[in-house]
Amino acid sequence: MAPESQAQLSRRERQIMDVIYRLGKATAQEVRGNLPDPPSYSAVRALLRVLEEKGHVRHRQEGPRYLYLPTVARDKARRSALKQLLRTFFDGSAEAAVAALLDMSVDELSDEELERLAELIERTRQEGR
Amino acid sequence: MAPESQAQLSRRERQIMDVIYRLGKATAQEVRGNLPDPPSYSAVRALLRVLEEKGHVRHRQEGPRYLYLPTVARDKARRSALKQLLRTFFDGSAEAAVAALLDMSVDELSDEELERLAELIERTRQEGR
DNA sequence: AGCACGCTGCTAAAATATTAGCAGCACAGG
DNA sequence: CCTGTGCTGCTAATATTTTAGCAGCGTGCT
Repeated sequence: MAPESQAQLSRRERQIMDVIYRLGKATAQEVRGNLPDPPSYSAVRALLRVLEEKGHVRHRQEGPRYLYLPTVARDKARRSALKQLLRTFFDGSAEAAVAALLDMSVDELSDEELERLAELIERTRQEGR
Repeated sequence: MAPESQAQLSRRERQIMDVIYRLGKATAQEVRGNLPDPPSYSAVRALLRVLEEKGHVRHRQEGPRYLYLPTVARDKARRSALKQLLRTFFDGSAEAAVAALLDMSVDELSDEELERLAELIERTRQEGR
């Protein structure tokens, strides 16, 4: 079963998915440790089972415990998250979003990063023809 | 009461907030009309009332009905949404996020937009010194 | 006036999500 | 061997979300 509309997640489920995407993979304990306002261990396991039923994660036996992985590859998930964000906050405009990103991370972006971005844009312009 | 951690929203509440941010402002009917899998009108109003209690929206009397507005300005909300997205999907790297944005909207970005972005980056690099 | 309409507030039921706690199983150490 | 530890699966209670439905209020129309 595929993780269809993906927006059906409850609050906790979403938090858990965020952790899993952030870490790439995680055990129940790790998930719990990365959860805001951590619930009981038991609760986390229950939620992970539900998420697995719903098809958002799968697990591998890793030694004595389960290792949970997202079923949807990170970059697919990224993509739809970005799309959603664009629609909600930027009227669908990628340009506006990029501008906001640059603006909010001026101090964090190194000169090399900016350099690379400039190149990237240049390349994108070429393709656009 | 301020919309503190902001991540406390339930599924429906989040959907509603998305609509309100997208539209900027909306009546209960409009919210309902923009909701996926629209619930009853009554349900929407109940949720709006809750969101107002929690401090996420406020309302104005607009003629005979209520017009709901977000309490947190769109660009503040944007910012935290972006931050969250960056953390979850891009290891906090704005560069990676911009790259993904460009990549996923190559065909939609006009040459002028790309032009503007190039300039924007150039300007950012100046400031960075 | 009397009525229909579209809105609001509210409350209580139904559906879901969230949690705790018990039982079993495997493994490592005394 | 026992025993403690750390996992798992499960079930049942609790809390929260989500819903429908009723009552009231104002406006405009006949």
